[in-house]
Amino acid sequence: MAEISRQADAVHRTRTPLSRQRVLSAAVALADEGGVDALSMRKLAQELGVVPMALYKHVAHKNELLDGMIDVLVGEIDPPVADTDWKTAVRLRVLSARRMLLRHPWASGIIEARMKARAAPTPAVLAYLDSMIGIFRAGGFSVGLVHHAMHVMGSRLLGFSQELFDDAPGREPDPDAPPPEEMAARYPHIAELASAVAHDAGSVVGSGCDDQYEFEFALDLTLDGLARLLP
Amino acid sequence: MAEISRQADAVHRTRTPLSRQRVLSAAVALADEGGVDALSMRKLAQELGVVPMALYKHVAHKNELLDGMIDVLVGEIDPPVADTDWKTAVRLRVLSARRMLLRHPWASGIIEARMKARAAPTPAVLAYLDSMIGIFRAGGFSVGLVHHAMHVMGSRLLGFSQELFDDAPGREPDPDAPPPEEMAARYPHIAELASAVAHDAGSVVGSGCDDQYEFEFALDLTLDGLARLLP
DNA sequence: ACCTGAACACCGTTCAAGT
DNA sequence: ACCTGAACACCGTTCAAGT
Repeated sequence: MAEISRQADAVHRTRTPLSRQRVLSAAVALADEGGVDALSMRKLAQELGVVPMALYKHVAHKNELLDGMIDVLVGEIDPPVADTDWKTAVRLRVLSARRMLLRHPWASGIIEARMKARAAPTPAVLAYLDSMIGIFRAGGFSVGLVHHAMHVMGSRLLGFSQELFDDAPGREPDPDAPPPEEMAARYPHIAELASAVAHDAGSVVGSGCDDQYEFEFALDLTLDGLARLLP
Repeated sequence: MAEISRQADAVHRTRTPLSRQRVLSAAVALADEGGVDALSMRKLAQELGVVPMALYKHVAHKNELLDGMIDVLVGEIDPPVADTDWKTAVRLRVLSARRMLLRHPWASGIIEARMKARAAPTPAVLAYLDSMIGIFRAGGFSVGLVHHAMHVMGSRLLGFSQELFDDAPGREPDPDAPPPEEMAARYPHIAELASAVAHDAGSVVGSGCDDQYEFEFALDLTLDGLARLLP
């Protein structure tokens, strides 16, 4: 059913000419639908009712497509709120970035992949970082201190949650995983923590973690730590 | 030349029978050499002087290969130091994890990819986390507090530096990047920070960032923040 | 029963042929 | 000059044929 309407869309879109903006929007939509693995030049072209090579008129190669997508996403982050202290301004903006990231769960993957390829930040990311540095500077941070602050915040500035593992529910239990009692014997501290958190959560099924709460907890601990460095 | 000795290795290894351990070691070595992009089932088989399908006797599929590699890497992290306070113990272990990560720069990529695929942590990672939780518990953290602590530490527990972009030197300047003066006009706060850091670094060419210093700065700020939560 | 070559269904991108 | 189909060099994995 989704298949049929997508086909119709593709046929319809054949009329309107391709543009970089339309290519990027379609790429974001495609990744939103099926994850970043579902995003290939060939599938994107099909979605747009166009031959694969036609895309190369608007993006030089796939990496440039990914760059453009990142800029689209960073453009979705709210601008800084004026007339507040630095801590509130940073906090609100980071939480806005996090909402963007939750809307596009695949985004952190391509941003990190880009970073690991040692590519320079995209213009939109540079503008975002520049604005963030500006907030710290206006809040009284020296240049040296804001440098450390940017490193401390790291990818959390863009709303990354930097979990070590995803404990969200909905994971199908591994059929050949050891039984719970054996797990508890082998990893007693994890078991203690997991049972306490599960009990604590009450109605929440599966993982008892409130990811939003934990994110804000870590963010506030970090911001408070930075505030303590101010003269 | 490296090509020739690798070929000789491959021929020699044909004699000794394949084992899961040998497959994993060769995979780690291959990734160390050429990055994770250079690691394919086909190239790995060639390196081992074996037909690609022979690998599937020892790993069910590529994801299981990656899992095995992660366990090899986590096994390289030093065991916890006994007879110290929790903060020192955590600090030393995280710094050991970071040294492992610096030896294998591709490791964070596959660990994060695994996490994003919502796969359960590997046994070695579970054991590592269990041991870390144990250190916090012995240090007087309640179950609830250690839960928050694990979220706050996040992937930094494994030595991840969670930078937003890699400012290391050695990046070839983008030929169609805007000239420095235009960059400075467009991103004034980044320019101010960059010039101050570069001046500060003295002899260091390119990026003036001391990544190790910044990592420890962020780690200590986090640990101090956690210490302040203890009763 | 074990091993393995060919084949399948993809991928990003090049390039030459068609308009 | 523009557009595009076929082709190239890969990839992980299936499967049937060979020993």
